[in-house]
Amino acid sequence: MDLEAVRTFVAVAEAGQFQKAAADLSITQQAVSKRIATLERTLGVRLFTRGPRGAELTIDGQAFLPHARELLRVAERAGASVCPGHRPLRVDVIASRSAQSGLMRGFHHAHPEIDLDVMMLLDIETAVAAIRSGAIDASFRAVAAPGRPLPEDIESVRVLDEPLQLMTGPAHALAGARSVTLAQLTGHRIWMPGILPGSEWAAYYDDLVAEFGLTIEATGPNFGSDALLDTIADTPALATFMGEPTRLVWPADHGLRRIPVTDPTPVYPHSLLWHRDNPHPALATLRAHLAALAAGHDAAGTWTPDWVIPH
Amino acid sequence: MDLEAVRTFVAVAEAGQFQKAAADLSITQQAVSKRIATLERTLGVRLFTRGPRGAELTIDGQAFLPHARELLRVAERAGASVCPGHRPLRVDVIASRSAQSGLMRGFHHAHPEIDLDVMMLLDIETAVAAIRSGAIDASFRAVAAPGRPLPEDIESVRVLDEPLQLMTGPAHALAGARSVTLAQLTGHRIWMPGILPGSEWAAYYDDLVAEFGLTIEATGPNFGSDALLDTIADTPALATFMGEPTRLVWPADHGLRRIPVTDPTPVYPHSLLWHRDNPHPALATLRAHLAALAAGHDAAGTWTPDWVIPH
DNA sequence: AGCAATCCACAACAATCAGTTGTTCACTAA
DNA sequence: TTAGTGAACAACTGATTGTTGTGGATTGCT
Repeated sequence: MDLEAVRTFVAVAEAGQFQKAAADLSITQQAVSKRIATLERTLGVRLFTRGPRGAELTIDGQAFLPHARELLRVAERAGASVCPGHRPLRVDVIASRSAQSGLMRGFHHAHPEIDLDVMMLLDIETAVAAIRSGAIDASFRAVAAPGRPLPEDIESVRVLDEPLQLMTGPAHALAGARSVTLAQLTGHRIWMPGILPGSEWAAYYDDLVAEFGLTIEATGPNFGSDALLDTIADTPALATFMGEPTRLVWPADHGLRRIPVTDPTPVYPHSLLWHRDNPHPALATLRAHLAALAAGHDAAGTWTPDWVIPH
Repeated sequence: MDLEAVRTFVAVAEAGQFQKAAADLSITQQAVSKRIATLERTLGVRLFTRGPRGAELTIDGQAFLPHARELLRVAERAGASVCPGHRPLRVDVIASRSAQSGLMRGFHHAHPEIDLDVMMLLDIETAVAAIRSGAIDASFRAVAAPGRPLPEDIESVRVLDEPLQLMTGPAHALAGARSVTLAQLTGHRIWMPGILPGSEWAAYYDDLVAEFGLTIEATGPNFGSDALLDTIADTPALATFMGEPTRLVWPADHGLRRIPVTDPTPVYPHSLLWHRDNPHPALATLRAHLAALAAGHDAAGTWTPDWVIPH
């Protein structure tokens, strides 16, 4: 199926006749006739009834028309997604940090007129390089990792503190607790698969380990949160940290326990990074939106690594 | 932008290299190289970084990939929408009878796996002809009009009785009523623009007029329910009939009044029509869905023309 | 370092396709 | 009957696409 043919089909459907459509498209009537004939042959149905007064849509044509329009719309969006100059705002989020995509969902809901492309890059180095090159406009990260200050042309602001909760199976020693303190977790095994060594997460949990003496195991690849929760539910000796789920649903018989952590509550600090000179107009809107959300947070009783940039 | 090029792009992105993608598409590696080069030229950006180990997506490529996949998905749905043999279930509804599209929304919600094409044909003759020819699978209509029995190969079942309510502006004589009877409407002017003479609606309201002596004016073209409600709100002498709105929203300051009609309540009978021999598997599902909804209705205290097929 | 293997790009050629001009056919209105 | 309108067919031409053949760049093995 040829997009030009589809475009021609829509033009004829709107014009009501081949000749006018040809004029609209700046081609000859014969070319339109050929394109429609080819399209009809590929689809295997007749799209127009040709009469002496022009062309009218058949029932099949009427059914096809909205799909054709949708196809052209999607094609235009696809082209615009990489159009240098005025493409959608490209925001990078960390995979499996649902709080970040939750923020972007909220932004999209508040500003549905702004075209967005939410992406997931590999690591903060890639993200920073992409921001500096202009390939992406903003990135959600937990910055800055210790000893790796951001380049001068990258700006950042802390936008969300995500309180971490403890997830355990029903047979875990702490399964019955209404809440636990970080100190109570000393000696317990916390499983956080999929954390890359050297990443900002690794630094975060390294600090947590150093300060409170938990055992954090980052071994094994990350098979997704479903697999993680399956294992947690079945393994009495294991627990994991997780943010407040925004819309997470798991089978009720899993028996998973979600236990708040207090005194202090470890929070995972999300920051937004962008290039000092990025001219994308939607970037300012995003920053304003996030700034409005972040206003008035309370840092009392929470814990973050001391290298985290302050508010 | 060429759909074959987009398909090639996705194949390369999935294969990770041009050669394997070429094998998957049963063309030569050089053809793949050319297609990608052309696509990159049209889009104006580089989509892959070519290395000695294959091709990797650039950031632009990563942003484009989901759009490309969506494009192929939509193209496939567009083709399937007219595919003879196993196309989506085609159901015809009457324009501006929101209760019918409401029923179809409910069906779609209950059976999201069933592909649907909801269409709006002109009149019942067209619809019956389309059903007999197999061009559409089902049609919502108010049948049968007096003196025009359905052909023998068309089956029908009454699926929804839609109670009509009176809509008036704030200055209308009945604006303050909690409810009105049909007899109270004698002499009042009811405006129902856009009703075609000879249509099933016309027959419905003709009977209503004959029995209760209202004045129904069907003059003027239908500019849509927004324009209709605007006029009703501003004209003290006019009112109109309307079904229970499913999700209708109008500006609060319109001052429109929605008044139930009783003793009896006129109901607009919606029926589903289909061809006796239609083999579409989803048609049976739709009939079962609607039959479950229609079960156990109560005809007491309602009015329909006596030519309406009974339950 | 040398060599083979892998992978992509360029060049030349063949086949096909799309668009144009010229013309014919079908139907309607005067 | 005769214009007039609108679409389809035919022949031609230029452009596009895919093929084969080949070259350049990088990696890994010996």
